[in-house]
Amino acid sequence: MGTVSKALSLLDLFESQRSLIGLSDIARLSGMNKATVYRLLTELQAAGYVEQVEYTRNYRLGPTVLRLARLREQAVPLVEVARPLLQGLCDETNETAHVSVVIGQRLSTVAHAYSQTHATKVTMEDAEQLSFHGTASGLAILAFADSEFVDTILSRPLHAHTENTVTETGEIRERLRFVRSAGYAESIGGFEREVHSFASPVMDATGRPCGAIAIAAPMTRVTTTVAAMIPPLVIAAANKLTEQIGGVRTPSLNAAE
Amino acid sequence: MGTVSKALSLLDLFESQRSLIGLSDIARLSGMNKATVYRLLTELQAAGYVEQVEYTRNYRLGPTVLRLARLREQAVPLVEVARPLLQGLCDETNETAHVSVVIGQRLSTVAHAYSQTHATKVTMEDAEQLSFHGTASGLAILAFADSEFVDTILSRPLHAHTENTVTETGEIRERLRFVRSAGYAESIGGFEREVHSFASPVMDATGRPCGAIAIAAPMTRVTTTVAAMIPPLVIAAANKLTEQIGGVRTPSLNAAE
DNA sequence: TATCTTCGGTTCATTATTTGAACCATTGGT
DNA sequence: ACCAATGGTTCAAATAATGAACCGAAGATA
Repeated sequence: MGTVSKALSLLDLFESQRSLIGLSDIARLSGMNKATVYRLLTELQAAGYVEQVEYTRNYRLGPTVLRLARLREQAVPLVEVARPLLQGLCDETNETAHVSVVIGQRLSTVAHAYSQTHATKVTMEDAEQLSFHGTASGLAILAFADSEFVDTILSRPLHAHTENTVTETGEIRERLRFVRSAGYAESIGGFEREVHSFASPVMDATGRPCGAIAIAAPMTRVTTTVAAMIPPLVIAAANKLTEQIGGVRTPSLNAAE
Repeated sequence: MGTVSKALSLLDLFESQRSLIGLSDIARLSGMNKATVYRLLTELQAAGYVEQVEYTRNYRLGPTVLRLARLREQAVPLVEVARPLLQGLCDETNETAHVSVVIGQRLSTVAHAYSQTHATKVTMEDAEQLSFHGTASGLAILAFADSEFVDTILSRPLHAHTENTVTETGEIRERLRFVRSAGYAESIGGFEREVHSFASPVMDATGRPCGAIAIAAPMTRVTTTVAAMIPPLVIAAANKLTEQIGGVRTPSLNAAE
């Protein structure tokens, strides 16, 4: 791993629940030498990727990431395009809708919309980082990904987030076959207890899944009626997003339409 | 300059008008050796900061920046908080509103809102990167920044963007005094011909200006009535933004209220 | 008040990484 | 058939990263 990768890996230490970190903590968390971390942080800070809060001298992500995100959105306007689609899904279902994207071997939520009608709803802040095997979004992506990618993901230890998480690779692959034919994936409490979610993949220009659009509802609200109504909506939204970012749907997904 | 800074500087080559760049171009633009650039890009790509488009093998910014921007917004929700304020300004003035932030020694627009009522309006896409001496936003920030920062900015060669750009440091400093007392800055065609803009600074938790909120209008629409109506609105919006991100207004700005 | 620990930050000789000229294979234009 | 680009690769030489030990300051403990 080169120096650049080491520096960038420091940025991954920042999470929703841990937005401010001190030098020594960063050294501990990363397993690197304090002097090394300090030098790397100094470089990251000079470029605005992190900044130090005045008094505590803790570090947090800096404003440069906003600038870059804006440029990325100008090139590939995923979030901007997704926002109205999410709002639409939200209005139609009165449940939480979100979009997640594949980043390397991780799955990260980049936009969401909440319904106003229910007092209880699935919140997203705590679950920015999703697992592939435990979530509807992850399964939707795996179902249409290269077998090489699927193998990589499934060969890692699969964490049982809840007692409902499927961690047996044979059964997961079985489910992926269903997802491929149905065009959407489902997770019933597989990531968070009491959350039932539906997702459909978003494709990039090469026809590979680059993300997924999903609806997450409290399990108790998903009656058979609701469970029948949601999938077509999610599939339609995902297809629309694929289309609008210049992606191409795979033949099997077209068939599912 | 360390290796990390070099790698990060490659990301700065991506702009609105240049979102896709090939390896050789990146090498040329950065002045680095092609082999070096390739290795750095490979590391950036592995972390998702850039990605390669399938056929052309050109590089563009990757999805990781979206993830980081989301985390940054969770820690310091500037854009999210600014959006409704911008919309409000827009509705009140029927002109383009935007927020820019200081990143090192640069000024970058991170959010904007367009008015729907006028067919002609000031567009932001082409001018993501602002100058301090030529724009209302820049002047608003300089007026309340450390003298050290002001000296640094003003000691660099000041580009005359238009024939109305003030590049004489004496006169700029003169104007900054007015900005300090008025609480807002003005630029009449100093950055783009035919654009008249007004801006007020946004402060961080240490009382230093970290950005500015601005309104940009076609010069011809800024009558004396309009010119009298806009400043209080911009000042109020900037103060509200400062407050909501946990910043503190300087005494002089309170006085201007 | 005295002591201990931890903090952010710094130093510098050792070590490991980055660097770049030259090189491929491939593609697109003339 | 040729030329000039392109993205990508190699390896000895040059340079940068590394980390143990150190510093002063700030809390915590007693």
